Amino acid sequence: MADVANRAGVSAMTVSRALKEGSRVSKATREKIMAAVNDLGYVLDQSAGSLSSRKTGFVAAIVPSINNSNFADTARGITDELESTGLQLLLGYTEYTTEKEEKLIEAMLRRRPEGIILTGGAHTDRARRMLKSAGIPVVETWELPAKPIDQVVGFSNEEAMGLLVKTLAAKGYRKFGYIGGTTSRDTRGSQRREGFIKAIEELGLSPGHLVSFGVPPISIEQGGQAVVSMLERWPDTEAVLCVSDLSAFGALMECQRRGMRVPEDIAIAGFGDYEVAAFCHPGITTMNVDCYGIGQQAARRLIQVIRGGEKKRGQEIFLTAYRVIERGST
Amino acid sequence: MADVANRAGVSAMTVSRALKEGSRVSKATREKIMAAVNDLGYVLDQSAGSLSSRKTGFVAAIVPSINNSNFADTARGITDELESTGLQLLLGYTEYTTEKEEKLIEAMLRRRPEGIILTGGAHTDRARRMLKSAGIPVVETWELPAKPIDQVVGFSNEEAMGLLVKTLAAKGYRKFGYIGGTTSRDTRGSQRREGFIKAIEELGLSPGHLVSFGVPPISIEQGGQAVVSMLERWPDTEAVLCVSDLSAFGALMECQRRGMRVPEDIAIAGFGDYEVAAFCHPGITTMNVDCYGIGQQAARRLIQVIRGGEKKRGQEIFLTAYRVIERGST
DNA sequence: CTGTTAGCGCATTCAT
DNA sequence: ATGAATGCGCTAACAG
Repeated sequence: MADVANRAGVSAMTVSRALKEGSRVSKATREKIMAAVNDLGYVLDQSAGSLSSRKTGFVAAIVPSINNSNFADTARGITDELESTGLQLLLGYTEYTTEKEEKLIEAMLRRRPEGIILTGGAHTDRARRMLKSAGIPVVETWELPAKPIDQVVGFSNEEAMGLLVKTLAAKGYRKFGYIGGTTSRDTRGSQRREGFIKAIEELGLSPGHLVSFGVPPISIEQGGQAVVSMLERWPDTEAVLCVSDLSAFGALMECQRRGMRVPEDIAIAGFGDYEVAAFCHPGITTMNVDCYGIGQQAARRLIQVIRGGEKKRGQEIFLTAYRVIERGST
Repeated sequence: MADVANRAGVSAMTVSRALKEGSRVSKATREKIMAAVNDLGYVLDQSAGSLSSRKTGFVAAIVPSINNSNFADTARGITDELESTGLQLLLGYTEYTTEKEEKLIEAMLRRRPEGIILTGGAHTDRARRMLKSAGIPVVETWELPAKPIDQVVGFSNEEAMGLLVKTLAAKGYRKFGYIGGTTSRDTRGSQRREGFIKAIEELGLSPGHLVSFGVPPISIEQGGQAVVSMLERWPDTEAVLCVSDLSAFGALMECQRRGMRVPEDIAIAGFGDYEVAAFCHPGITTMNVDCYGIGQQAARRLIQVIRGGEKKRGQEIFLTAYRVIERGST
């Protein structure tokens, strides 16, 4: 920066100002400075700047998996919302474990983010402590944690899955099955499973058939394997609900491969409204979730606190929309 | 950090050393320090540290889209490879435009990454200049740029698509069609298209039918629309190759919906070996690309230069593997 | 093994 | 509108 200042014949301070929009520098000097910046190919060193200004311009976000279009959409929502503010996203993924999350949180806090967005409400105790002492706004997303840390942007996975069950029950299905992962690692998955069980109870139906399958992410292949287990143990199952559209798609393909008609022989529903669910044949009935909006809202809430200087705020909860999308598979 | 030093009864420097593994601090002092760190919930401020040490611990990576499992895999490969080194990934996506890439590069260079990974070889002039003056190792991935900036980890999309065409020709197909996006924005897409055209020529077949469709990412829905255009204009097409498995899947579903048999009435092939291609029915013949390995290798090459202090290196090119996966759709 | 001194490259604050 | 002094929180380099 000193080089630029020399070349432009001004002080470093003036260069600093010229490079920061919104500060008063005369047009002539600014032009001289910009020319020098261009000639030298100078790029501001933000790590130095943030040390001085005590604002890093970072926002951290942690998702379970980057290779999942639902969470990728959330990440997009965050980035897009941050873009206009000059905040930059530090993205990490936990592979669905709180241990990895804890490590990630620590690594990110070392970068002094001005806010942090988490997925879900399951965190290690140490992670909670670190977040608390970091003194930055925290947004938990994608579910409604029992003990929120700070703000929440999400929806009840339990209720959403319950709604899906009831929608299918209204169409006449009675014998339900559920395909999902093991419960401990994927809290959203287990909430959906709970929602399934409760809805069946409320409807006064005989208990649903549950097939737990592997650790998340439950993918297409596992969905196919799971539906096979389901049909072997409970051949009379009328409708299978899956923890996500990927497993639902796997189940659908496997059933068709075995010559079963969907939905006549067996109905299949998913969760998440992935693109594949809309265009496979038949289309998969699913629960649409506002993934992108979750990211947008989460970022927006952080920005309010960070840039707006908003001080007092309780543990606000922002509910995001979900809705059943009925397609040919049910 | 001063607080920690006080509490432990040592100097700040000793705390700094204790927090950095690989430095010699007596076991007793280290324990005292760790206790103080724990009590105070202290987390190292890496932005300050990196200013002093002139090492930020950042690596930047820029991909076209985060919501694409191929690039998500590459990002995973990078992160996983970086993990053990303590380097942290700054990830950005361009939405397939060099303008957005230029902005991203500038934003990332402000963070002083120690290396940068790009997708493809198409960059604006300013981006090239900025990268050059940044003085950090650059790895271009996913293709073989005509004018590499520095290192390259990728493969020839042209050759790969050519190989796919020849594989199908060997099975007896003669009248080929190609579905892809407009050429300017997605260089890998246009290289694949070129590879298609050249292979057809080399085989001495009549020119392939080309349907260009929209801007990337060409998705499932557009694949379905494109195959409709194809069949309307050239109903005699025997085999359709698609720029990616997503469009191939869309085409497959659309054909089936129209009562066509795949591959008997029309053969369909994709590119990228997405999970959906393996589990739909019939499975989609495709080109498997080592997405994860591209990320791994790219990161590995950066690490060699960054940590190994390796100085002189030319414009090395590291070729990654690809192979045809034949499935039921052809 | 530990402490001291200095400075990383900026922005804040106060001058002019 | 511009400049000068100061310090952000840490680590490199050297001393002990």
